[in-house]
Amino acid sequence: MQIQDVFKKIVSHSKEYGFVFQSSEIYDGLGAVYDYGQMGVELKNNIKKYWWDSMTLMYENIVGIDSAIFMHPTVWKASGHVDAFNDPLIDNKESKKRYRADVLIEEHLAKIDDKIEKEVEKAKKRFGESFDEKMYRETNPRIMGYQEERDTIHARFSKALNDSDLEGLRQIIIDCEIACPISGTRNWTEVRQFNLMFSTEMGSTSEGSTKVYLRPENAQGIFVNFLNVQKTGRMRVPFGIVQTGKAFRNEIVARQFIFRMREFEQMEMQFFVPPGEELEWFEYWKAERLKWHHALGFGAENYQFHDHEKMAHYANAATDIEYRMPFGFKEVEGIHSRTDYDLAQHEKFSGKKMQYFDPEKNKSYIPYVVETSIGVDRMFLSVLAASYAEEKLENGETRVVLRLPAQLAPIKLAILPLVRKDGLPEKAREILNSLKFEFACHYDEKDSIGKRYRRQDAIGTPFCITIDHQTLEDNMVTVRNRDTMEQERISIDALRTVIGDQVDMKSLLKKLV
RNA sequence: GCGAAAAUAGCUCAGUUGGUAGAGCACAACCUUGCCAAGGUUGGGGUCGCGAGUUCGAGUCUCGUUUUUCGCUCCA
Repeated sequence: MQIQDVFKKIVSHSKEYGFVFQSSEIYDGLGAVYDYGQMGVELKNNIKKYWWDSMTLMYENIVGIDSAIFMHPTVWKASGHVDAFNDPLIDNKESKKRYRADVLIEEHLAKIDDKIEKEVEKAKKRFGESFDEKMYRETNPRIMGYQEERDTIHARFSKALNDSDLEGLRQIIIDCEIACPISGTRNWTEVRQFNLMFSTEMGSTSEGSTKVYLRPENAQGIFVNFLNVQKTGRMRVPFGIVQTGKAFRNEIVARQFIFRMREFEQMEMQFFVPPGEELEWFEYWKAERLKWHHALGFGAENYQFHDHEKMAHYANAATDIEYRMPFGFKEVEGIHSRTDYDLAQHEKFSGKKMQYFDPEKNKSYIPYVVETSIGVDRMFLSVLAASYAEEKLENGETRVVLRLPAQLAPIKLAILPLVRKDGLPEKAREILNSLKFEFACHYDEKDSIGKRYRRQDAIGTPFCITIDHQTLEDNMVTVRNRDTMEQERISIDALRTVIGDQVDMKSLLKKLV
């Protein structure tokens, strides 16, 4: 099977069985935004629970928070996000080169200035010593014309920049007949502001409102709460703060299903360490995080580290954990040694000390930070990709089965009366009512038993139990295993333990020890 | 963003040189049915992504647009 086919099948399987839908589908969808359906939300929640428990339960020095999506605008100045990517860009359709629209206009203005200077130079030569430059500039009609042109353009330019009027910028480029230096043509696209942050207004009146951003990363919510948590939780460095939540990036190109979305969810940890020890901790967390992935049992050969050569402005070491997606090895998690960049920036911009007094070292310092940041949606996609299987059966038919780790499966147990009569449905519902407090159960009495098994296979339900006439006599049911398709008869009373042991999250967490 | 391709029922797809919209699966009801997608009967569901244009007539031709996929580009 072609790899693209596999990816396509995962996408359509996701829709068909209620894992992922395109957002606002009845309105033709919204680019690169997706919704999780009735199965998807359960799987996603289970992935998050696995991660959250693995951090907050397994380490005594890691605690969680849940910070707001809106943050004070200065946070994003301090973090560098506001300035990093805020230019109006325009493309020439012929040469396919991209330019900063403001730079094109500034260059054009400079050219007009050049013309003026040339006129002045010429006049200087002509009139020699007696030349009154100031008078000449103010009276020469040609120079005055240039100056007027320049001032007009400059006024429009400043206004357009102030108003963030992109169409105005483009109109200046067209009116000035600015051509692409490479193709020489004036065939321009729209001017676009490539600000990767979404913004909105806080405050209900236009005069009193402030521009606020939807956070492009969750880390800052942890950094600004660093001292709150450290002091109220009596945390001692080294310690970590974790958080899960939505983040928003206005990606230029957002594609590949839920792999790169404009609204996405992150699971992050910021781990605070003494300066100088960050690279040891960086290695430590690389190993810990890889172990977390391996515990899912998708095969160690499907994971690799990808070290960054080009570091972000805040990092002194960075690597990705990549998973072998149907379209190649792709980043699922990033591990960064962020130095003291963020906390130092916040100290600078807020004027508040961001330091920790270390009783062992008997001194204060700004801690260094090692970050692990995993994309929930990418993780979700990798789990689907790893679990999706089309299996040839002995009778020649194929079955589609999601071999999800039982702890992550949306539905743990399907309860199926063999036939819809003779009191079997009633007995089945009785079992359902005794187990529904502990497991996510499905009850299904429609269609043949084989068909019901396949439906559960398609959503990854690890266990099906079947109630038959015998059950009414001896209180035993048939347990059918999703992966082996083998059946075993056990008593109803034993279900809780037999199944519980395998679907409970702690059985996954124990693999991490 | 540029280039290419695609869009018809919930899913997978067919639809001839332009002439009243189809199949399989799925879904609902009933019957039948003792363990791996069984059978029967009946039923619901589509202004063919959207908008213009050409035409007596457009799912089909033309243009635009939206969404998706692929390649390039971008990714603090």
